[in-house]
Amino acid sequence: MEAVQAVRGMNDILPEQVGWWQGIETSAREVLESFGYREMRTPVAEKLELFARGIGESTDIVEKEMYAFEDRNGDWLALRPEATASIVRSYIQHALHAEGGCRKFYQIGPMFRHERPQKGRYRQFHQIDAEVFGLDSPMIDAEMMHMVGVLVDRIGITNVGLNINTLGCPGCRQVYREVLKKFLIEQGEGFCGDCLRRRDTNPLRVFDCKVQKCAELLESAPRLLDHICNDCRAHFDAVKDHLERLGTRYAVNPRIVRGLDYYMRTTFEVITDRLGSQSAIGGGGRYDGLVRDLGGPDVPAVGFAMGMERLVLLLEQEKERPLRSPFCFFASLGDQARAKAFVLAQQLRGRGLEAELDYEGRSLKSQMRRADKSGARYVLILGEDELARSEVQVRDMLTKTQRLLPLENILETLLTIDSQK
RNA sequence: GUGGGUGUAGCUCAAUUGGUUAGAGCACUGGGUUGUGGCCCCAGAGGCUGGCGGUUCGAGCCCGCUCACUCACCCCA
Repeated sequence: MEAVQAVRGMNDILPEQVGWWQGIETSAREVLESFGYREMRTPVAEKLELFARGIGESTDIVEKEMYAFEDRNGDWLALRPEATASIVRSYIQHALHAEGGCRKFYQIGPMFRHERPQKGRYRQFHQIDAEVFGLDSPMIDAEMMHMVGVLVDRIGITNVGLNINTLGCPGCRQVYREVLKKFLIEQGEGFCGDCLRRRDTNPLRVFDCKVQKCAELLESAPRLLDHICNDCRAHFDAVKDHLERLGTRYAVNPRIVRGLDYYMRTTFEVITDRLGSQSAIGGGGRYDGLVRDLGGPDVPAVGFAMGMERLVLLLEQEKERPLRSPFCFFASLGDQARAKAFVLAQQLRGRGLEAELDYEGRSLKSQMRRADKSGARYVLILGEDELARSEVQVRDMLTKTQRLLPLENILETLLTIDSQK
């Protein structure tokens, strides 16, 4: 009988790794909440149309990476490839703008994209995602990037960089697009096939190209930064000023173009050079038109997402794996003693301390080995002799010392020992 | 979707030009101590060599197909 395997690109997170995940989630919640963000949980599936309209019909994500399916009612649904569209949908559906002022939300959970898996990239992956609605101010752009820095720091990752760019608004981008297209045509056929194709479909993407030849030809290309309108320039300058005020280091990188259509003005990426070909551990930007385009009020917005798998990969390189071990282990000899240990273990657990025990009546040696492997600090040895005298051996595995203590009040004794640690 | 690499025990890997019963370390179980962990010693268990087909007297090894994993491209977190 052949065993069933997990779906390609969708991984189990086993107990030995789950400590990383819990640590990251805890840090994320603490930092985001302290910046005023509140959690929202949306379904993993949405109407297909939401993503098509939100992310852009011609993006790779929508064109070829979505898990789309027809449900039994004949509706076309898709597993979410990212969180922003869902949060915007929810924001509009529940009229969350009605309370006025700005609203900040976050979400942590799985996303799905049907890509070829590789290091740091999977078909089911997990993101920490945050969105702010209702603020035009460049201050929030800067605050979000600063917050991402605080978050990365709190998680325990070092040596990451922040790249920022501006894409301009739809108005000035249109102007620049034509200028760039003209330049690309003047340069002739020297570009790679992909770039020649992009020239007509989405000229801005040529800056994403990693082919050496293309990068050289683009050295003298006109820069979007030289063509943006005054409002966009002022916004970008203000973002940079605020970042400097916060002491957040950044580099302006005109190549941060991003693959989702909704971004405008500020875009940014948090990058590392330690993940093979995957360099971005997080990214985001401003998307002022999206809420309106999805049928809501004309509300500005900024957001970002971080890839949890990539954070875990980095943490594994930098830190010791967090371990979880019980407070004590009950080793017993004889059926009577084992039955007593069984009851005591439940009572201790009920008081909030992690306790493990032998259920099978193994040899004491075997139980001690197991206790050692579990990492338990104390082993409570309960044999027929101890039981007869209403006593118990309490062995400290770290100091290798043990004391004979009365069985009466043993729970309180252990709780006291724990609180003194 | 396109390329490259790799598939042998739970894990990491051996196995001569194709040659007899596929090995080791770690991990696991038991014992060395009829009641005491790590270190040490002994023993045990664990394999359709990813699958199917081909070449051959003979295939873990060569060939074809397929599947899986992996890295990279594209793109993205």
